[in-house]
Amino acid sequence: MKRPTIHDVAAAAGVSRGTVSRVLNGDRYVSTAARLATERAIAETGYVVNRTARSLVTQRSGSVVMVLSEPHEKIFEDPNYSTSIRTSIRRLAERDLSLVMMIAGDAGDRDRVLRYVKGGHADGVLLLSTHAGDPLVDALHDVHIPVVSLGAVIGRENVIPYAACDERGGAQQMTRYLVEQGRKKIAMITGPMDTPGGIQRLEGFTDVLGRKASKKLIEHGDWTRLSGESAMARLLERSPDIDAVFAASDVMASGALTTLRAAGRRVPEDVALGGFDDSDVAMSTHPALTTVRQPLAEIAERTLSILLDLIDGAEHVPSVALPTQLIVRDST
Amino acid sequence: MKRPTIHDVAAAAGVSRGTVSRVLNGDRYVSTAARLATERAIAETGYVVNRTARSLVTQRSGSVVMVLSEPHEKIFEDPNYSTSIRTSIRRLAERDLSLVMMIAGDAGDRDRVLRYVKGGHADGVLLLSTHAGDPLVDALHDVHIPVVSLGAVIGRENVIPYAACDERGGAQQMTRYLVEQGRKKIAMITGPMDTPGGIQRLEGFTDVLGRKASKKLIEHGDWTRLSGESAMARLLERSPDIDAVFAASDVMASGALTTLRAAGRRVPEDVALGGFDDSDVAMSTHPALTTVRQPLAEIAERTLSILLDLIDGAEHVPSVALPTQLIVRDST
DNA sequence: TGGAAGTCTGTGAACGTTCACAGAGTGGGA
DNA sequence: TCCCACTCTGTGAACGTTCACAGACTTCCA
Repeated sequence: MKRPTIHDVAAAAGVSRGTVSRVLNGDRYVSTAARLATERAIAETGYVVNRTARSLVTQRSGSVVMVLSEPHEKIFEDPNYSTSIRTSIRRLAERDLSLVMMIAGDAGDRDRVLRYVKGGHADGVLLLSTHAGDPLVDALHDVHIPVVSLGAVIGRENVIPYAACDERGGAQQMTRYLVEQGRKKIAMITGPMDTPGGIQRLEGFTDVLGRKASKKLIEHGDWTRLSGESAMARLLERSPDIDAVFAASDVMASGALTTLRAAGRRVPEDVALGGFDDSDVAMSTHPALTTVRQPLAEIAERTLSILLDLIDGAEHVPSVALPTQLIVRDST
Repeated sequence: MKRPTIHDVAAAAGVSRGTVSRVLNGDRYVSTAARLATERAIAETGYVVNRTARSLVTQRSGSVVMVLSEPHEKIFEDPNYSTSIRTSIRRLAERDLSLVMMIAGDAGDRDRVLRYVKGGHADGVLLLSTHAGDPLVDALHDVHIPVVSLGAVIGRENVIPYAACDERGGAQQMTRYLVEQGRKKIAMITGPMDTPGGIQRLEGFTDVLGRKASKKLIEHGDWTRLSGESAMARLLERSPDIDAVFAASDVMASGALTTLRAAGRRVPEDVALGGFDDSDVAMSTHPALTTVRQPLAEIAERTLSILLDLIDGAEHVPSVALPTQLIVRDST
């Protein structure tokens, strides 16, 4: 009942262990006769290579670890997660690499990740929604293992390559659009200021508005619905004559919408409302949200391409920022 | 620059390889002196055990694979994914097991999963949103490895243990509630009929309505927003006097809401609308959705408990169905 | 015809652990 | 006092691969 090993295959094929190994790894210098016999023996015995044994000698683990940041578990909204994970699995599988998931929440978690990677159990690391100042980032970088991030790592843009959307440009698109619609008093609800989406979407906003962007019209949220609601309330209280709001995420926009409605403001007649992400909620609110779409699938693809290049030995792979698209619906 | 091995630690501690191994694995029969010296040497050298080498001899992989079903990628809505994955990582990490993600979409994918598991690279399998008739389920079961599913596997309820919410009971709660509210013509939008949520939520619906539940008032969706929209349109066309709709998911309910609004129906005045899941969208629609909450986190917890018990050698672990909770909001 | 270059094969060693075993030392009860 | 049981330690073998090397055989050109 034991699993067949390379020896069993060799015996069945009438060749040596070495030849079977060569066939397995597609090496040159194997006669067709030997190759055929081996392939047949593999099929007959139902042999499947033991990666563990292989890893032990090759010193490559055959897997990549994806590190999920915990504290801001809402940062990457769920659709992003799903897309990123699926894309990662796909791309890695093509190369016979497997994806191991880990969480980096408290110090214990970080320690576990570091031990894992230092133990040589990963050929590369994929960072997801890492927040500014996370000590794990530098620690991983010191291990000299390929590390890439899905979305920039604030403060480490030049050391950890990444793929992301053009956060700043996207925010500019939305802001410019609101201005063009004739809105005069445009407020913004930002994301947390230790995330790229938080910082750069605000930058895009102020880029367009210049000094007209008064600090009074900016409130910070934490990506959650609830934070959108309360940020909107603060804005209304301070400046009741707001006629447009740009929320840094659709989810926060949906929260803002609730507050606006409760305050008797009509959207879009009294107040225009813009979101970001083009996630599912953008379609489920009423009115449907005008928003900025980011090419999630492609971002994930590019992130993986970078990682694979690094694993293949590339020295420096440039980061990429993909263009966003303004999606106009009924809320503006 | 090489990673320290158990030999290096042994040398540094002045003990033998065997003793270090015993310390590492918490075996009995290690003198305190030896233990202390070893622990110190481990700290000094920065040693971390090589799981690959360990796996090779112990024949245990130290990892569990989570299999995501692809075709119905919308089945388990995203919040579920995120919660399940996080909970899984957590629970496994406590036992020093790692989580490997795989996709089971086409035959090639399934083959890869099977090869991986047959190769002895997983100590257990965690199935997510597997649909009825998936050949992988039986194939995995034949490998004689612990397999558990998050949510029942239709047709294999007695062979693959699972944790889920009480789908049927939850649907009964909602239906009964709509009846109590005085609604006379209650329609249902179901999920796909090869998923537990699709089948059992419909069962709960007909349980309560009995013969009053005419087939004319039942339409099938595929969990997506769009399918909710079109199912609602078909229902309205067939029975314009509907005064309540129970959608098997919040997302489909949100689609139904769009259609109702377009048709000039007021919610809840003309038509009451109920959802299922209590996901994020339930709060972002207007009016906010009355829905059935399922205890996602606990479902994930219980699923993992079952898996860990099986890995520990338990023969049969019973499946569990956790109670749901009716959440009344503004749509009814 | 000789030998260099190229093709193909088998074998020993290594990767870093755990496990089983054997042996040494200690203490206590008959 | 002797022996048995218990505690502790070190060592060889094994897990299933890949890699480097050595050797055999073929081909082709000078």
